[in-house]
Amino acid sequence: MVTIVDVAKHAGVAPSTVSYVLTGKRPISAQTSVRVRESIQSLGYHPHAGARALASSRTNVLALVLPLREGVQLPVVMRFVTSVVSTAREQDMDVLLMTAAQGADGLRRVAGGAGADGFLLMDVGLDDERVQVVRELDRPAVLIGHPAAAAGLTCVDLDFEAAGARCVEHLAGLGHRSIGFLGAPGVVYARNTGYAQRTLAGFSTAAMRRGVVSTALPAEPRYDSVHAVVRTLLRELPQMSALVVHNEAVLGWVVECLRAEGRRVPDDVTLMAICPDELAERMRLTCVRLPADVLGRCAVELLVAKLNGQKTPALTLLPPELSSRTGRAFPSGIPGKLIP
Amino acid sequence: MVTIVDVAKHAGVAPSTVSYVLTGKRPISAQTSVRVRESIQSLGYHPHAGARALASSRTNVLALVLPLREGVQLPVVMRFVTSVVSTAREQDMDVLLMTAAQGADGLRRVAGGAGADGFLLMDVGLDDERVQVVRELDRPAVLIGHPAAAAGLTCVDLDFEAAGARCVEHLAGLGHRSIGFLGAPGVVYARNTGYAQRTLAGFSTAAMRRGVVSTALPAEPRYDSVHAVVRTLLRELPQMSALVVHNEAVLGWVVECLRAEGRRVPDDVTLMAICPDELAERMRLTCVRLPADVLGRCAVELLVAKLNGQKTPALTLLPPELSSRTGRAFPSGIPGKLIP
DNA sequence: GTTCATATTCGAAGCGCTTCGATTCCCCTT
DNA sequence: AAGGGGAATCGAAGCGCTTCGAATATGAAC
Repeated sequence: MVTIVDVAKHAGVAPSTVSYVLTGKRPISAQTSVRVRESIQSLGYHPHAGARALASSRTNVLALVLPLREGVQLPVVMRFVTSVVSTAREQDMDVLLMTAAQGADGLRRVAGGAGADGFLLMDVGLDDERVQVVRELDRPAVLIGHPAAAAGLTCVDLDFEAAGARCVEHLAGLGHRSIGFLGAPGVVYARNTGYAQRTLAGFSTAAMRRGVVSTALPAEPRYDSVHAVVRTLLRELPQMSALVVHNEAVLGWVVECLRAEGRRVPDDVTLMAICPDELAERMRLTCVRLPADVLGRCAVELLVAKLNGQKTPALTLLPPELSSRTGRAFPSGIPGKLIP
Repeated sequence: MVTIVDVAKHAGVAPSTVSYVLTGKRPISAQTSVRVRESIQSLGYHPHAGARALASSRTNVLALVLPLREGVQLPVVMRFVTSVVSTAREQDMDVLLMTAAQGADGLRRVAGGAGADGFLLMDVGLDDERVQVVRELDRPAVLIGHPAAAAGLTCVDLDFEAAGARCVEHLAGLGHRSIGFLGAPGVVYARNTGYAQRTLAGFSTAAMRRGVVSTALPAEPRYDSVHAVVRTLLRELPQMSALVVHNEAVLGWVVECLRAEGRRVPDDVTLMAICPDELAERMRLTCVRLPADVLGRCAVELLVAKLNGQKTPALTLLPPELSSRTGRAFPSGIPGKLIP
């Protein structure tokens, strides 16, 4: 193995000088710097991560804790993960993968054993148990999603409440007076999942404010469930002229179910979704974007800022963006491949 | 931070004794062992990963390299990943996440910098560039999927050729004489992806051997593409009584497209798939299982064996398993949530 | 009581890197 | 010409752990 001492000898300098060239923590003359870099190149030197961590108490690793449980939207998770990995590399960090199943002990082990400098917790619920653990850990953490009380934490999330409201504003602006809402599976609401409840709250409040008639129902990821929900919506809202879908998995079925009930999209019912833009693009649907990649980048950057001792806001909410599309929706389509 | 010296003092022993209790590399008397463990507990000691790596030149980390590109089956990847993480933890290892995008330099950096003890490369193609890199790296690696020449490597894969053949055997056994094959998107075949080509080869060879008429076509993940492929298949094979689908993303559409062409499933056409069992279960379809979790476990165990200096077979092929289901298929259904 | 194997445990030397006073060198000022 | 002030570099200590030869304790054997 090539060590920093080998490089130092090869370049005719002290090991500490090589270290300073690499870290930039002290000024090194341009010529020395060049010479050292050449030695590094020609010897194929790579600093030993463990030794570095030991000496500097910085691992340059961030731990990403994924929730791999029922109801997670795989395409969203994957976009998020790739975004996290590539942003982390830009900051010269690596990513340690953990699952929520590893639990509090896992977090304590990694934090205590200097396995990572900080944590990224995905899909945090309203009353998430992990929040308590994070608070007592001495490592910085960034949460994606946010609990009811975000004080003292650092959370990033799409402003789902605004997203729900945005849908109503958009549709009301087009003249719709009776709007349905087809939401996530029941279990997601029962689990006290922040994003689902907030979206619904934003939707309902905005509907009330605009004097729009509305009804909201959860839908399971089965064709018959979706069909039943659509039928119920049409019964409750006979004048329903628009439908907001906040459930990626069943988006493709909704068009068919509406059609099966004699409503054409968009002629009879205007459909819009809260989902990743690629999915909406494929379905040719207007949507409020679910910006997983922006969230990932944002989360890593906040974590790095915290690692550098900067103060970060307790809650960063990304404003919802509307992505407009006109024309005829596809008859169906849940893409299984969202990663380009 | 609690160090091994603190634990040693608390337990009234030498630091080395604590180390031996933890690693089991030398015999320690039962009573001493108990006393040390109690001290570890009460002090909340976690060994410093970097220090350990430095002293022992073992990181207890495995690097998982994921291909996050077009055409990957997200649910399969996710099941694989969770399986890898949990199996790794059983072996007291952590998982470093890398993407194929980090390329050869990324591998060299992590290997050279002692960031991981070994590598797990997922979705290896027939003529994968990464194979060369792995060969010149001094760290052990396990490949999921296998290149044309596996000599000198350690590969794990489902026996896709046997899987393709198995479908034909099953259907021919039921009396079918004319069988269609609806495959992955064209780009997957063009990319020289091993599993797709092998499945097709196994299918075709078996069809020939059994004297079954067959036609195979790729399908893009769009409804209209699937519809077109189904129409073409029915034109080429007017007597087609069975269809094998090796394309998770469009499985849900196939039933509808067949119906749109006047064929009922399973009355007129027997449908079967090569896909994860959960998906087939949801669709109520017979399938040859895609055992992502078994692959993940197997890959980690092989890697650990290599790390311990054991010899491993160049190629481990999992035999395909048939999962039989009878009855009526669902009219549609691409589940967005495969993680239970 | 002494000796010798056996079973445990100790102690010190590093692993490769960062860090921080100390040192050198050079140029500018008085 | 002597002194002072920076800029660049050096040298050594130490991060927390493993490892290996050495030391100690415990019994058994004589």
